[in-house]
Amino acid sequence: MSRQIQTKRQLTDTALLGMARLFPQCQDLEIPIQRTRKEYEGDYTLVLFGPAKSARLAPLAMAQALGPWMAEHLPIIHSFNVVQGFLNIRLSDTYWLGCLQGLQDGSLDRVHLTAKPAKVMVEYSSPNTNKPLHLGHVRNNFLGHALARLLQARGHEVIKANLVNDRGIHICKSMLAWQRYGNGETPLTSGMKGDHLVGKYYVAFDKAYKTEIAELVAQGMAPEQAKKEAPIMQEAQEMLRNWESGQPGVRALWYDMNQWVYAGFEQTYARLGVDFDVMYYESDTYLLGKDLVEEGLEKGVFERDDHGAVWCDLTADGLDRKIVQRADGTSVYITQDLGTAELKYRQHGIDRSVYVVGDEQDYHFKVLIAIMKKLGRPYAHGIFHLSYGMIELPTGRMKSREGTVVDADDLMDEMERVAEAHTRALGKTEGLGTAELSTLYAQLAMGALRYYLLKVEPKKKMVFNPEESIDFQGNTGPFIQYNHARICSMQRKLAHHGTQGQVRLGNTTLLDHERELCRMVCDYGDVLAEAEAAYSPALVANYCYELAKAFSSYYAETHIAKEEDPDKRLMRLVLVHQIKLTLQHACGILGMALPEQM
RNA sequence: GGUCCCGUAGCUCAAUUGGAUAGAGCAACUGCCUUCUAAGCAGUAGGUUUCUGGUUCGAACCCAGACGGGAUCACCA
Repeated sequence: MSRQIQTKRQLTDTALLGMARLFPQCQDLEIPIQRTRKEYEGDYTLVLFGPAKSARLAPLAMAQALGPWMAEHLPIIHSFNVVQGFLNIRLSDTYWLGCLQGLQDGSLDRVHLTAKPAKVMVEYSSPNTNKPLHLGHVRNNFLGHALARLLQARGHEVIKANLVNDRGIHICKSMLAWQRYGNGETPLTSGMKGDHLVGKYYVAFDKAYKTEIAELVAQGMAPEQAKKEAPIMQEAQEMLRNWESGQPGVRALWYDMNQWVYAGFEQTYARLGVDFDVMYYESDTYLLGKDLVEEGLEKGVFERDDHGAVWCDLTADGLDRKIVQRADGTSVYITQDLGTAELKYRQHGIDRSVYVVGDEQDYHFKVLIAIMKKLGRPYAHGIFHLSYGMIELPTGRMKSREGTVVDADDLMDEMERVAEAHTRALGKTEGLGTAELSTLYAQLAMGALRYYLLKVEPKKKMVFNPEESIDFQGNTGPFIQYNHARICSMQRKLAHHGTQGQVRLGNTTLLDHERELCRMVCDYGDVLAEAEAAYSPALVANYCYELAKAFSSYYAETHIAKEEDPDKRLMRLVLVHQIKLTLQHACGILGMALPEQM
């Protein structure tokens, strides 16, 4: 249990005790406690409307009676004030100094671990190998990676997994277009990154396909029919059949082109700063799940229709009838996902399985979980779909086929250019070599991008306007990085007054800013717990900004290293050091590098 | 059409899960660098939380309806 939870409980327990003494008629066992709003004096606030109602008392009167009783019985309370039914409590400076001292000497933990450690798999990224990654994938990768780190920080054992969609009609489209128009070009001969080269042919396919449809329609064919009968589409489907039957030529081309893509992805992943413990390839898993179909039939959970197709009736769960096997005996998408879920469980004995997948698949995951429950899989309850909103352009959805996407590599290039221009204009990087500078530009660019995508609640869709490039000022990653760099700079200049190791804080008084900062640093562990419960790295991101902002304001108004009172100065240095460590921990979860100079 | 999600300042997002006077950033305007990094700080302006009802001490949040946007409902993945 964290110190703050302990303290909050101490406050509510004392309040309950006080109420039992003062108002025996009060039956309420719950007193909501929250952070005191900025406009009011205090650290924590007890909300007494509920208890007052059950005690048939005016909230104001109850707060006015309870305040003095608590202040008398709980020494950590410095003072209190009452507004309506709100009892605002300010804790003593001694209390806060004790927290700071505890964090500094290690007797208090910065974070508290989960009470229920589990083995959790987080699947994210899961790209198709027919095109390069775009901004939507970037959001997915950051979310999955940050969530994995968050769960680790909370004490869970985490396995990061990537299920690569390396087969299917879309891959064949790229392959076919390359055969037709590629003249044998390779990443080597073209100088193009492999994933971009393959993506180029995916776009080329779509263009040729549309032309063919238009021709057929001009000849009088209905558009729907033309879509099916366009020769290039028929050819792609033929290629897929050949792939499935293992035709060597198709398999060889498929293998080569996938390798090009993987080489490209590897670079992009490295730049994004994401990685995986386990790789799954759909070409290995797409046949899985058939035994589950058999099992379902035996258990009477599935039924076979007259044509031989197998269905699962989920209408009782508010869903539809879902096909799980085609009449020809082949698997559909859901079947292989059932098989993969089973495989994950068998291989790793996981307690929980998180899928970071866009909200367009909400229905799919409802079905998946419902079927697993019907099959009696205990791990079905541990499956969680971390659903996130699509990123849209001002013009609408991004479409790879039509080339209207914000390419991940291009975006990172652009952001690095802006980061470099910014940094040069400010000229604060004396002493850094060329290699260090390029690292710095990359860190700033990725910090801006990471924060930009992670600060938004996952389930919300977001609009990205390429015209207005991602900011480096205000509520941004670089703002957080900047404040960290300022602390580092201050500490560099004070190396001989180091705040490492044992210090004894004297009995000094705290400014409002300082109490606020102490509270924030001490609340950090609770923020992580909330973020885990909500599956939301956004809570961590917003916390980082709040903390950096509070520091920035404090820094502007207060002498820290220059303070002459030695007790105050030491306290401030310790406080600032703790802010730095907290930012480092939190940004570590977000995957944001914190340079020491910028 | 059925189901699900969303609607907060001009724009991008918050709001401790039903609490106090709905907050930040961007854009605009006013101050502040001879002092620990101005990628900053302080301030001004900007709101009928899409609308209408309801629930209660109290609603951006819960309920009902309307309007607007999106997703999904394939023997595609």
